[in-house]
Amino acid sequence: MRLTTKGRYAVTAMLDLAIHAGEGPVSLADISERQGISLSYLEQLFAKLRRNELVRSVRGPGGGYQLNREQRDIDVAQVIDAVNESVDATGCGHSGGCQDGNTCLTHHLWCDLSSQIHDFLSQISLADLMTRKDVKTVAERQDREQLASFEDSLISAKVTA
Amino acid sequence: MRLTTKGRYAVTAMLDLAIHAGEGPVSLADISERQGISLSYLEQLFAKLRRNELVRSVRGPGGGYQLNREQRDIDVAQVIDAVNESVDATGCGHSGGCQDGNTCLTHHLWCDLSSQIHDFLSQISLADLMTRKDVKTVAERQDREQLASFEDSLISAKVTA
DNA sequence: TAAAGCCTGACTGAATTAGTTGGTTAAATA
DNA sequence: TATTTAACCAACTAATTCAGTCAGGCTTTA
Repeated sequence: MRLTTKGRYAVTAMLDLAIHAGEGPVSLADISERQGISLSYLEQLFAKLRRNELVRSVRGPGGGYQLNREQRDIDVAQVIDAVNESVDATGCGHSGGCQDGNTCLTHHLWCDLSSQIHDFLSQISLADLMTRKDVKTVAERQDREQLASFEDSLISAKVTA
Repeated sequence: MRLTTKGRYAVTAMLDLAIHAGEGPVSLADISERQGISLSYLEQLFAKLRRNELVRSVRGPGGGYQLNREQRDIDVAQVIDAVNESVDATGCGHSGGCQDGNTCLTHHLWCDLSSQIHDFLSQISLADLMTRKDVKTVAERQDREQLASFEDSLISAKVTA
């Protein structure tokens, strides 16, 4: 099982996309600012998300990314799979060749755990996450912060002008 | 959440210990041979397991390790915690300071997942694992292999003598 | 007293993460 | 049409972790 910031970043970014879906394509620069993830790292993640057809892109000014399906048809497991290539606790890729060709003593335990985790994450869609109170609260805070820093940049632009 | 060969090795070794509990202390050399884990790596893992009071050691010739509790009182989560220091999917250690001091958008999701995994693993004891058919099958194979390689070494000792 | 075991710490190669740098291409707008 | 915006792409890198080795201890008991 591989669950690092990589997968967390991907899910966070996808949720940000879902939250701001009503405002047209969302640029990676916006996501970067709101979620505190480096722009170029986001580019790498979205390349994979796009190859897995979870998002579609709109190029040029005013462009950005959009979800490629309904929010309830994208679950967390799909997003993590897309960037991690595999969500697997076995280490032998379920093949059973963990101990020079044979299955190791605990092979089946890790198989069970893998499917447990996968089941859990695949039952949670972006739509589900959006309805959560804690998600709403954090999203509102992030929007406020982004607006504030935008206004700041307007002021400093005026000062330097 | 951190689940790598490290935790898997630890659980495998503990299960080996449980299986061969009837034969007195089990040496790391035996575990190393049966489970295909390097001896010095096992030493590192068992140092942590001992500090966490999951095993006790018997020194001197014929010595080795033994479980420090009943098999049903040692669960998989305890073993993984002992060698990994933490089994946590959040990345902020449940503190909520994931996004420069504030909680990130998906913080609670990872909290939920962490406890899901922990619950699953803490409900499986070494005693539970021992009753599994797949575990028994693999254990028998490993014992046969070890015996075979021991007999081989006897023969080659005779030849060189 | 020596063999067999444990303990410690320092070190290493490989892989992965989390980026950075420096471009290019496509589309909208001025 | 030139410029700007933002996606796209590829190579590189610093830091970390994993998995394991190595060297040299120290303890216990046959």
